[in-house]
Amino acid sequence: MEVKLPTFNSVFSIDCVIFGFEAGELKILLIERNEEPYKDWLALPGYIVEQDESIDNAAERILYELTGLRDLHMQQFHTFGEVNRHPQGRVITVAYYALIRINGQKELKPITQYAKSAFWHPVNELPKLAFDHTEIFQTGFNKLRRRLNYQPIAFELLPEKFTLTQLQSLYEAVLNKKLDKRNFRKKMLSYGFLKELDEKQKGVSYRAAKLYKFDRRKYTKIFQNELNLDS
Amino acid sequence: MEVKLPTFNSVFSIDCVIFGFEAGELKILLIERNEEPYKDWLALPGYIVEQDESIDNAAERILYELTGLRDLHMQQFHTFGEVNRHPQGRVITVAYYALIRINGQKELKPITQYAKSAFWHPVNELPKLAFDHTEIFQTGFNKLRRRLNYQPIAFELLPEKFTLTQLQSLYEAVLNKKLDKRNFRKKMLSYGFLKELDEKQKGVSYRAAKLYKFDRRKYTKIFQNELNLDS
DNA sequence: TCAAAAGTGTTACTGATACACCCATGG
DNA sequence: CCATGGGTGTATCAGTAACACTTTTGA
Repeated sequence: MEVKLPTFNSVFSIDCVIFGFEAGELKILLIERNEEPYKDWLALPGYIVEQDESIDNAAERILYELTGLRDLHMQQFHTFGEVNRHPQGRVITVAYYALIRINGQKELKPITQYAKSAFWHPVNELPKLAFDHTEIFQTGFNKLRRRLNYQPIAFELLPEKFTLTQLQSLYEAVLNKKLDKRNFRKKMLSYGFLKELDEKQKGVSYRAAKLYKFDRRKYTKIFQNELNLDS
Repeated sequence: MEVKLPTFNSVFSIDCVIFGFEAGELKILLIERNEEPYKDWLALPGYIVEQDESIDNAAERILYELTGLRDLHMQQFHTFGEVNRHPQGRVITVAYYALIRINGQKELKPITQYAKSAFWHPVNELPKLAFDHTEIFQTGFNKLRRRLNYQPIAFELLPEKFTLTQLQSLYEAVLNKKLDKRNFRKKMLSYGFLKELDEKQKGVSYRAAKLYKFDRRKYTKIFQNELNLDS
């Protein structure tokens, strides 16, 4: 049975590429669509921008409605405007990305009916996604990789207290290559924005590692100047 | 007399930040508007995207129609989506930028009636621009500065044959700081993508400098790997 | 006592910076 | 012959890369 779909003219939408890190793997947030077109497909969380909200606000609202997640710091990274990227009409989409600690407590739960579910999926072996979302994801992933070189974004993905090995394995997951342990530690510690805690890892069956915290105050003090060129 | 303006709903537009270099100064391309709102104001070349063209194509078309310039390699850099950025309705604009040799031969001449004129203006002492175009320009300028560090964009702005001093003064104009002559030359030549010509500068009243060409073939060979992370 | 990961220093290389004088040319 | 920019080398410093063994801990 063929479903007849409405058509429409110019519409803006937002799509979100949200990265998380869990069990040594980099993941992104996907939803299962509950609406035509691409009903039942997996997709990036995304929806249409309202008349009276800025795109930045729209991005936060849409992510919340589709996944229950709030108050992340999202940043736009690219706008996709091919003519036929949406089967029902002309939709230009602004893609945003953000990083977040994956936290077992926080339930992922769509507020609207547009998504059946929301869940984390490893960035490797991604399935086919709806629309041009695979391309959007790839572009976002490249941006993330680039930005890792000049911004301490890794700390958004880790728990508040973390070991240097966890930090390193996150870098390795994003950059997709092995790093030298001694050089990595030397370099990270030399920046001076890691605070060593009086605490150690617990519940591991080997020598427990020291825990560290990211000291955002020190970071902004050290890198004040470079922040201007950020956007 | 108050002019009554039509209102409209969602519209996409494109705005272009086009950089050129002339007489040791970095310049951008402005138009004088011939349409309400902001009639007679100076603005970035920009207009509305049609239903059936991709945003990349729209950018090329719009720039051509407003200035007569064609075939530049434009790249989007940011999308501006505040609710009230346009007085007549909701307009989200995708900003593009490009670099071009300023060439006395090539006349700047609007094809449509929307612009009265198009001309180069130094990036320093920019006047007030229509809409949020001052902000758009600033964001584009920051991007340019950033990109100069990892891409040979300077060569798009210079004549085909140029001296090392010209190249240096372009870098100085973009980065807005003085560079050391010896170090600059050493570094540029060490990359290996400058081809020394058998020719010298003419018509100067001091020792004539050697002319160089940018060797794009060598460049892409050397930096193949990094190009992937480009966008 | 074993398995598993934590933790630790030195050397070599590469790239960036700082710095000042003589040279060639046209007027 | 002078004013103007062209052209050149060296020493120091900072950051990166390569590389392997001992220590701690829980099971």
